[in-house]
Amino acid sequence: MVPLIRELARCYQAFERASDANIRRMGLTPPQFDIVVTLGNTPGLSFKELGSRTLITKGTLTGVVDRLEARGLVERMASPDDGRSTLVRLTSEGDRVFREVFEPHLAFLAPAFESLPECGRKELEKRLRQLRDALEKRSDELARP
Amino acid sequence: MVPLIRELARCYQAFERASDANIRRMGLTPPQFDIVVTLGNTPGLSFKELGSRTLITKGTLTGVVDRLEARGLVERMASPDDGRSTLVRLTSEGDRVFREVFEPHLAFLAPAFESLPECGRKELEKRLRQLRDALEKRSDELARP
DNA sequence: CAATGATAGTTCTTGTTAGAACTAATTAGG
DNA sequence: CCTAATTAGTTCTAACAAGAACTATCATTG
Repeated sequence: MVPLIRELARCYQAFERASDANIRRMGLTPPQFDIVVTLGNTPGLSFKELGSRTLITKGTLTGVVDRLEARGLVERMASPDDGRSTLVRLTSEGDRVFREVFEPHLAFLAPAFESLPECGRKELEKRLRQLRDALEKRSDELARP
Repeated sequence: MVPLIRELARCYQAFERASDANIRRMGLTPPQFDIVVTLGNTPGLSFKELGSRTLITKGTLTGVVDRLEARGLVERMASPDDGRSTLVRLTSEGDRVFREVFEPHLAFLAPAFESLPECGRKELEKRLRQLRDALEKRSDELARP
């Protein structure tokens, strides 16, 4: 079991190293990239929505959005429906960055993923999903023992 | 390709959520656990060794070791061989924590991994290694283009 | 409609992270 | 040998991360 755990961690870390280096080269931090990509092609999302899609907790999200706002890539808007809620959306500059950054990043990663045969990718995806299901059950058992 | 990337990220995040929650429940942060486990059953390691085994960069390592030292779990020792080098080793209290924490943590994770059939685990490990190799090549190409 | 409880964001604290600049000690080359 | 280039660890900065405490707003229900 330990070798598989190590390989999972190393593979993901290798992915992060490659992905993060390319993202930073494009002038964004990984969480900023995550937010920009999540907001891309949407009319704006609430903090709650953004947090649940990106897995960034709300306390952290405030800061990430602050910095993106300071750079003029996103803007906050009061929600018309709910006085507690704030919507975040890309500015036109943010939309420009989104277009400049999203596809090129995928293109950068593509050669690595395409080095696996199609069937290998399918197989990997299936096994990862199985493992994830089992791991999520483990978390649940911690939450309410 | 995007679905596979998402599944890799989600699976690893699910692993981290389960693993981290259990580690914190035992009173350590994940990097602290990483250091304690790496030092377990060794006579002490240099910062350099520790960093390369755990993938924690040296700047970060100083702080993590500081906090573990403040809690009395590890101690610094001058290297007898190299005046620049500092060795880190578990104190007897640190060793006690290591024993208290390592096996139980594996036992906590085991049910999730064992829910995959043996052949599925082998297959997953193999595919992850292939993907990691390809991703590491991608990183290398960024490093020296 | 008023008290109660839940929800959305912000703020704060502690810890982690990468990377750059720095100090001290070692090694290599001339 | 003695300077030049490396190397080990520390320090610093900007950013992220989880979680708790706080504020303002909704939503319920008596």
